[in-house]
Amino acid sequence: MRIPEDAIDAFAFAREMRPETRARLHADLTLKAVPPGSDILHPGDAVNGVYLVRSGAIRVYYVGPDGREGTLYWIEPGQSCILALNSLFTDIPYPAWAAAEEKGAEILSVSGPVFRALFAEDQAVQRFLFEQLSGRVFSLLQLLEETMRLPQEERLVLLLLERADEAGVIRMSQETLARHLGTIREVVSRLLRNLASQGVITLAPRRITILDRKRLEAMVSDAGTGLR
Amino acid sequence: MRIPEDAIDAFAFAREMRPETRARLHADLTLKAVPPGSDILHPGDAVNGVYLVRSGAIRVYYVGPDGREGTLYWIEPGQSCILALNSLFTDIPYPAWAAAEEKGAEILSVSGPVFRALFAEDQAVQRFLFEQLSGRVFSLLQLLEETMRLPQEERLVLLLLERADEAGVIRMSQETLARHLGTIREVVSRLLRNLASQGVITLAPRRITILDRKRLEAMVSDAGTGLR
DNA sequence: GCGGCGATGTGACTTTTGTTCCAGAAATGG
DNA sequence: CCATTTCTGGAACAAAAGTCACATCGCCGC
Repeated sequence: MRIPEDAIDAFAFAREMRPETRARLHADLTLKAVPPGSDILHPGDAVNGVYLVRSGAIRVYYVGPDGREGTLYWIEPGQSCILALNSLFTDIPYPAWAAAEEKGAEILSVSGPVFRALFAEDQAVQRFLFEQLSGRVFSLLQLLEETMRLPQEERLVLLLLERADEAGVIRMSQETLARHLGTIREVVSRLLRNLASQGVITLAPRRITILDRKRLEAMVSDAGTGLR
Repeated sequence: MRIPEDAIDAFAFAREMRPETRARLHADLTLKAVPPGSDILHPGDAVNGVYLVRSGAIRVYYVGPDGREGTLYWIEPGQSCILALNSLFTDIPYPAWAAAEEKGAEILSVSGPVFRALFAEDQAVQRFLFEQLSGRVFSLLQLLEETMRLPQEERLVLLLLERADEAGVIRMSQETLARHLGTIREVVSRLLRNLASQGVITLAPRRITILDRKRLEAMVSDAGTGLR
């Protein structure tokens, strides 16, 4: 696929790179469009490149032996898959699942050897890698604390608040919400019913509307601030 | 405190540093002995240096508003506190608690500016930081999956297997075990009683002895392999 | 010896979460 | 418009985890 000249400019670190290394990065790029829902990486995959998300989103998740899933985090535009980065540097196989979200994703790839060389030479690349890794450490810490401390209802409320658009609408099936939280549809259904009966949301197929954002936020007020 | 010439050699990356940068690192080191149980970092602390654990261990944990705790991970000799590293580079305040474990810890500190300079100049430092960060990402992913997927009993068994010495003895109060798992003493007591009644462990005050390691391992056989 | 204290044992009970099963509504593709 | 699939509502129950209330058991210092 043809790579636009400015494709890499979506990534802040590229704009800070030295011209030579930047040119070498650009020369090695490939662009891949991933259709919605299709898998990008499976556990155990040998990773042969660095994945940079240009548009869309990637969901990284685990799947238990019984098929139950849980979302670990999302990779948004401008970010990179640090597990793949990691596998690239250490030969540890990729430890989770990664799939494109509902709208699909455009992914820029850099081959492993080229990225490794650029990492050694250009501080902008080093900073990028460091920021990606440390950002994930923080988000995982926060998720871990939420998972250990909060009841499902509060975790669901946090998820709704996080995924709602400006109008307060979440377009997801209850099944999907359950998969993000690591639980099952019936539980989500029950919790949503409670929230709806309290008048803070309304329910429709594949669509939840927040009626009273303030009240929802109050329900998780001592939970949303993360680790303290 | 006087710093032995070879203090930093416990850290593999230091042996790979170039002589000049290594000397600058050594010149900036300070050594601190932390007594058992005492706090090293609190949430929100502004971090003013890099912490390298020379001996002992540091426990990193969260504390919820109700006082319930959960252990996020341990920092062992040769490792560094990546949350502190992170706070150092990003000015994000430290997000958790860190305390020396039962035997205390010896910690080498490097001032922030010096470490930043060394990071920019020496690839060995870059690799060290990268390895520490990516190691934590993996261990957090694994803990997250265990927390979401496994019942408390299996998480307790994993903890026992992990913390037992060669003789199969765990010297910890049930209260302490509960704090590591993020639950309460009564639950741990109940679970331990079950295990004891099955004959796989024996109980004594502040002391648990594994009688049948194989059987314990079998109880978590599909759980211990982490993400897949 | 005795009171206090930390650690543990244990029952009874509540709450939360997961399971099973089925009915009905809504969407979708001929 | 119909048939099939997907999504949701909801009851009834089971299992897991947390809460509460006490009892017990050693150990330590006085």
